Amino acid sequence: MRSTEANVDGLTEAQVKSVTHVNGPLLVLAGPGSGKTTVVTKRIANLVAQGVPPWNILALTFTNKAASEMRERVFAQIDPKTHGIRGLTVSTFHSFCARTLRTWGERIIGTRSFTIYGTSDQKSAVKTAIRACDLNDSNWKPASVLSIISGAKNQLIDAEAFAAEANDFHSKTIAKIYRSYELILRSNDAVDFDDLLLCTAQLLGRDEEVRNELQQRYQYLLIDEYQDTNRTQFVIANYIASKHRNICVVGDPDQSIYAWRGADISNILDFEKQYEDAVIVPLGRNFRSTGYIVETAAKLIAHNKFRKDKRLYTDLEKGNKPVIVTLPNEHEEADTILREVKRLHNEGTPYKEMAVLYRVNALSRVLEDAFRNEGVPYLVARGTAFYDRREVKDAVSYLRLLVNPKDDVAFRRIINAPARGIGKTSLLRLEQLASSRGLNMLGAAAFATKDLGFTARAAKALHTFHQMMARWRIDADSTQSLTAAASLADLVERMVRESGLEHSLNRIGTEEDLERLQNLEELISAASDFEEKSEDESASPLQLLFEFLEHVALVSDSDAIDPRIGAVTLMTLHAAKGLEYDFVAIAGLEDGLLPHIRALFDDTQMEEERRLCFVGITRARKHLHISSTLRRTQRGMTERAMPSRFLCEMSGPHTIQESVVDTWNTQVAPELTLSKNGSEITLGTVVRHKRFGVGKVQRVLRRERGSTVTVDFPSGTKHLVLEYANLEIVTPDF
DNA sequence: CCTCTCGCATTTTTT
DNA sequence: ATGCGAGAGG
Repeated sequence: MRSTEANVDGLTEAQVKSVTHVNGPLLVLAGPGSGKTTVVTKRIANLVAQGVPPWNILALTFTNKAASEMRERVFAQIDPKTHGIRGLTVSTFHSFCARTLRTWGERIIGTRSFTIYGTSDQKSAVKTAIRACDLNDSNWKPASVLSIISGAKNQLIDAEAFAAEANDFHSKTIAKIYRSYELILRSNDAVDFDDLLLCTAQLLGRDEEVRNELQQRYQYLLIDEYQDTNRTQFVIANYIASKHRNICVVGDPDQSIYAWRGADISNILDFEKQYEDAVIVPLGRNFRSTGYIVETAAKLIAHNKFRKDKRLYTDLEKGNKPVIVTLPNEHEEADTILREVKRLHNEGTPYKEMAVLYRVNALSRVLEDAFRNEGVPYLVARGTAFYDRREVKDAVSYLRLLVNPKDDVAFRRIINAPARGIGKTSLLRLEQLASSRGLNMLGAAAFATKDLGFTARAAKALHTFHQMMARWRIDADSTQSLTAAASLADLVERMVRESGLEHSLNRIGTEEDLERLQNLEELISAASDFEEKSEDESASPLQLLFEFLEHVALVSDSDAIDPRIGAVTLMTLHAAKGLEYDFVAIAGLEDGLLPHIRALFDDTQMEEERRLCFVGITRARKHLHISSTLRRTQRGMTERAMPSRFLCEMSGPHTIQESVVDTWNTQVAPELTLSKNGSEITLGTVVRHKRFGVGKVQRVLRRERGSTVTVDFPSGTKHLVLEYANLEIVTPDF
């Protein structure tokens, strides 16, 4: 039997409505856990079932992770016998734009084989730009200039538009740097992250042919996490969708957590104004979290003033009450989380169904230590960490220069790594030579001579370097050369060796060098993996290298999350967007941390912090553990911490507060004592245990059932459940 | 021109 | 605490 409808069994009315919607604009307001992914994937499947060719469908997400998950789930929905999904595009905004520019880049940036600059490349380029404007980079901080430029690009303001709007000295200067920065990027055949979007938007705006082609190709557009789109992304989406108007956006204003990066919440709030005939489907029912968790989340988010009130509810059982616990310091906090993790694991929750979330990456270290000490498998979601390593960046820069000789940023990075005797002076000379001849720096290297003021040694080193790059290029390119690289991994390996990177690390042989060497090895195997996964069998090593570099440029932290691995995931609250776990712990609920210190005095930012916390809470299916500390050591300094205001806002009869005595602080809050057979066990009480002997109470944890005490016995510190421990109070005899 | 050391900022979140 | 950049010595 041939079905013409998607399988909608078990869906709610609202879900069915979004799944079966075919033509015209659609806005799905999907609360947390409302089955958004199911709806989205079933809708795509339904479109295909209704006869929409898959290649007419474009689905855009924010992370690679979300894209691959969507792809997989769509695939699972579609009956392979009747319909395939060949040609279906599911992609992140950034990689979709990258691909668009790989096709039509010549029309807007003059090339299709550009390099994508990441944060550190951007910084380096901005620095050069600041210098080129005869400015001082201590007055004009690259990082802050960059964030202004980035903000502008996210609002579709290019250097010219920025200059036109600049009135005061400050913004006029920024405009100058912006211009110069753009010039550098273009002459390097490079684009930064924001350019991927900006240039694509401009291309679509200026080039009718491209616009028509994309409109024709992508007649059905779907955008996930729409609340996090910025102005530029909005414009791109609208260019594509304006003809057929089959645009479906899915999101939740309460989960908007990227305003700091230029996300414009009015995109989703004003969707119905933009598309007056839009069908709007609110999905409020939560299928993910148990009752108390939903209640906690709802209570918290209700404190946001600038928000349309909407009901969050679930029909699931009440479940476990979220636990809110305060601890003396971050180590105890980590221990407490670990204890909970182990307890749940013993009760049958697999590690991979657990996650620990925090506001800032810096918090991961203590947690990692605790996991390592306890031998509990964990995984820190930091996909970018590997590619941020110095040696890996160096190696990648070699590869980049190989595919793009104009990449001066890469050139600068590696010309003296490993040391070749090219210092500041030689570099300055080379810069002058390059600009006077209109060459890139690599090209200029070939012309360095003594006459031009180079030392013999420097000139020779520059020539050798130039020749080395030229040789690699031939080997990467040609198929008949005797020395030709057989594969991408081969190419990377040879480069690591011949560049001298490997040798320079082998020489000294410290522990750290060894680690760096291993990272280079890992890069080679990453290249090899990439090669294996590649679908294009016939691609040349150089072609593969191109793709590999793009992959490297666009990896994100959440890409490190591999659900097949049986490990607890540690990540930032931002990275947790879109994920769910049986058990979620959120650490560091302290004023200044969550909400972050930078948001404390700004209502708008404060609301975003609250949404961030909301996102964290709603990741949990069954168990939620929230903690704060009284003292926290950060950046080498121990400081007193205040419990987050969010704790009060979210707590109530639906939560359990556990308080813990500050072991360094002798004063004991009255509610922190436990009655036991008429006597009180409190901090400092001396107790006797029939097996462990006599010990002193260090800590008391109060909870509805199974209060625990921490006792220092001669044999070591033990955590005991009061009901079972059968402790006897020892009266000290004075 | 390289290497070592001291001083300083740095980190909120990410494609 | 750590990592990077500036400045001094080899």
